[in-house]
Amino acid sequence: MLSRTMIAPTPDMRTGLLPTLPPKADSRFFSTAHPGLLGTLASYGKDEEIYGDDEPADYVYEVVSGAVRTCKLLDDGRRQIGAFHLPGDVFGLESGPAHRLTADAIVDTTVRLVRRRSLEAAAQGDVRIANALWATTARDLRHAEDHMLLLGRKTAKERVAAFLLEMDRRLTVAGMLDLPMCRRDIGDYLGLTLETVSRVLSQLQQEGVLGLSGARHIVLRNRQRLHGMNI
Amino acid sequence: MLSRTMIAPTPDMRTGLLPTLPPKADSRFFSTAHPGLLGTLASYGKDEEIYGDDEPADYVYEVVSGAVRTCKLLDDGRRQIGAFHLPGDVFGLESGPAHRLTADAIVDTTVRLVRRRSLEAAAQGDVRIANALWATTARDLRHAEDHMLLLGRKTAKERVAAFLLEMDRRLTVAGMLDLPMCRRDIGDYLGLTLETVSRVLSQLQQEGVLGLSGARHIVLRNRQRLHGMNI
DNA sequence: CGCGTGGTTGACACAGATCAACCAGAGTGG
DNA sequence: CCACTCTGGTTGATCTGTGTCAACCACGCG
Repeated sequence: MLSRTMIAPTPDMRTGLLPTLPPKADSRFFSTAHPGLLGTLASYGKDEEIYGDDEPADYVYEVVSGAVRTCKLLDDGRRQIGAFHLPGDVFGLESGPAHRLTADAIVDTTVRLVRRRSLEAAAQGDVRIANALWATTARDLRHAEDHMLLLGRKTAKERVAAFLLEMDRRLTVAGMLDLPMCRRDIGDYLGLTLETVSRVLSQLQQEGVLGLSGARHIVLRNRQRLHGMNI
Repeated sequence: MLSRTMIAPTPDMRTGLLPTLPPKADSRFFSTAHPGLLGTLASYGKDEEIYGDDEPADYVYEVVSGAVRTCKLLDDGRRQIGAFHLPGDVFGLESGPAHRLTADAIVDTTVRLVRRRSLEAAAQGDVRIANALWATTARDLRHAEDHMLLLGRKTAKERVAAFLLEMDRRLTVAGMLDLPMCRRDIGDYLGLTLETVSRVLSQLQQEGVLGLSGARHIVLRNRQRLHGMNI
């Protein structure tokens, strides 16, 4: 797993393909707040696996640049993406011994990784760190709960609207939405086929809700209408 | 919320409508291991709300007898049940300030409740308790991740098979499966309609995989076939 | 320039939803 | 003890949203 390009941690490595967001509240225990836990940088190419399902969960990751998907796979190829991880996001933190999903890079990606043992050791002495670990898992759980509602009960249009609003919140810069993932990834995230995703996006463009300039370059023109679809 | 029947905690209150399972690993911090946190018993009638979405999450609950569903509701009535909670299960534990789902009793139910503040205070002094809190949230997350795959990518038959195996694991006594929930609840858990659930169960009965004696009384006759359907 | 990957669009199929009728068992009250 | 009712469950007929299959398009790259 660690046969990756290792890069010495330099402060300005954070600038990458995607804009760097301000660090999330629950990634504060990572790097910044605790210099002793600075971690190592590693880079992965497009579609490269970062860790696999059932592998020992010895490291915790933070996206520095690029984008990561975590997913479950059935042997006949069906896939469910649980979450997309963008710069600033922490992923791969487990309470148990092994990872429950596979993580791979969607585009060329740099991550900062920290031994989980170090974090847990730090948590022994500092309740705030223990709390941050818990809060990180709790945030993932909240996302999963929202996503279960989407997958179980929402229509294709509602799902795509929810996706657009989520990505808008997380990676819009200057009114622009630059998606790192392909239509298949979006479909596997939303429990749809890539064709349905494409059709709904075209329909939303027709309706003037968004503008497409190149498949991955989206401008939201009417967030209110999108919020209306999102229920 | 606490205008419920309060019962003094007596040791043998644990025996109820449903058989009591051995306590789960991550409910150990509850009651048994820490006598100071014994908690209060409360009872709720069928379909009574235990707590609502967005209410302050001041208490943590353990099912003593009965069964609880936690769900999200859209204003047009669509509902997604995130989990069923059976005797021995802990639910309602949040890391943030408010509950993210609504909890209500499926049948007449008794729960033991503990102030969350007490648990967090105990966690300050005892790392094992802090770990148990984290592990509880992590277990919920694992369940949600598995359920996202089910909701996003599995067929009706696969979903029902998964449901039967889950319930079999959690509440079969003497080869018998006594479901506390109605077909609509099962549908809202699996992202299906109650009619589809009913049809699939009938089909499985036809195929000899299970026996139905009364809609809620199920005997699994071929777990291997069910596991095959579950992928 | 040709090729390959990713995206769009169309025609059609089908799993599961919807609508509706009917059925079974548990209370309830005469 | 039997009608009556009510809730929950089953089954059938039909509809529809999304999947499937296939053709085509557009851009980027060697």
